[in-house]
Amino acid sequence: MFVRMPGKMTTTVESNSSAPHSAREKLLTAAVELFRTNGYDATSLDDICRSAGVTKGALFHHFAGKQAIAAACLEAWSETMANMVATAPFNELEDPVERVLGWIDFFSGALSRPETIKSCLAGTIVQEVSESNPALRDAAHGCIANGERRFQTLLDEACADRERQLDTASLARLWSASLQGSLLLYKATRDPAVFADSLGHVYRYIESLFSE
Amino acid sequence: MFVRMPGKMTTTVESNSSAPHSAREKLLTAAVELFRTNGYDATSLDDICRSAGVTKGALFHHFAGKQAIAAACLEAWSETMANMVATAPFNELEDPVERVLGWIDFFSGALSRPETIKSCLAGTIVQEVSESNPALRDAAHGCIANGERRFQTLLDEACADRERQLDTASLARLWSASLQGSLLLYKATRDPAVFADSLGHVYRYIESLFSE
DNA sequence: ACAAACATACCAACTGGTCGGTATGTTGTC
DNA sequence: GACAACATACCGACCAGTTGGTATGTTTGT
Repeated sequence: MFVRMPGKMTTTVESNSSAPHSAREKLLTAAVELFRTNGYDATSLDDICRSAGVTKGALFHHFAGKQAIAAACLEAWSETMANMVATAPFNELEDPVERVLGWIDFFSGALSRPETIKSCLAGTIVQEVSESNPALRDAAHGCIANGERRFQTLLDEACADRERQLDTASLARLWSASLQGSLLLYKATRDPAVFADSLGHVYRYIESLFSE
Repeated sequence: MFVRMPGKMTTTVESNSSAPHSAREKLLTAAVELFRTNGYDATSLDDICRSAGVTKGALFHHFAGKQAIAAACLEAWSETMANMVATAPFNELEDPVERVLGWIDFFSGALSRPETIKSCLAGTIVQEVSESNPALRDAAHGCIANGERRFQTLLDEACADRERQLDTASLARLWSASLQGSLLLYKATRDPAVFADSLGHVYRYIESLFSE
């Protein structure tokens, strides 16, 4: 009895709408926060279930295992980030260079607010599983690459507008590295000033590349 | 069969070198490498003992527990790094600004070599234990702060020479963040080019602050 | 129209293995 | 024979994953 059904299984992407507060949603929300704050290894499935207010049975009904729920979290995280920058005010700016600088300000400002959880799910996970779990590593890498691509698009538009030829790919990497590095430094120092410090220099550097 | 430490040893905390191949040294060496590559949680004490070729009894004879051996690793790591930059060729440069740029080149070059393990013990550990283990977090923070201070000294000398007034503390933080961020990006991408990419921009930014 | 057959969503209890740590034994040296 | 420097064997806690079950739909043959 209770045959695990073959065939369809709805193939993941029912992400939007459907049940508002199903166990699945509650598990994802809880898992994202726990993974972000405590890391992958240090977060047990029991922790997630307790925080979500459901049981292990529910978790294993919706996800194949720990890796699977982490992968789902990463996908949700990527969407959350995409949505966040898509609706951010800097998009309204007309000048493409201002939009680039506005992007940096947006993140710098958000991370300086006390209530913001200062952790990137992808960065947190990838450091732990880089050697041990290629599937999760690639999923986290995808998240980061998505963010880089979005910023690079802004940079390309600014280059086109100012008729500059910049290596926008490596600049986007500088952005990613500085952001992830700032988050790591925050975890060491607990000093929110790291964001304004480091990202401020990146701001002025990129600004200088478009001025002169 | 096994040559025991000659005579002295005695006074417990003899962190420095030269001791042939005592179990303590072997444990530290093995632990540093395992923690760097696999992280804190994912490295078990059995892993360390197996890699060092000793037993758990030896480990608990020399260290009070996992946190203690990790703390000892961090102290050893800080010394290793200090020694590494102290003996690096860029110190011979006469121009203080060249020495600053030489520091960046030194790290960028070292990390671009294939045989280098692309991981900072302090950065790896601090991300995992930031919320759960304040003692280890502070120890790792100390490592990072030491590196920052050393770089800031170089920056201060360059400022004095060129009669510039720069916020060298925040510049040192930019360096730390970019380095740690690059290491994290490498763990995601496995692309050694991240170092030349990101650190190259930091190089040119700092260079520009001293030129003009 | 209706019930058998099946599918979905969840739950509580358990299992097998791992891990940090301990208790105790053995060996070489002063 | 006291002590440092190990080794061996083991324990309790925890954790990912399993098992077997309940309750509520949803489809389908007649």
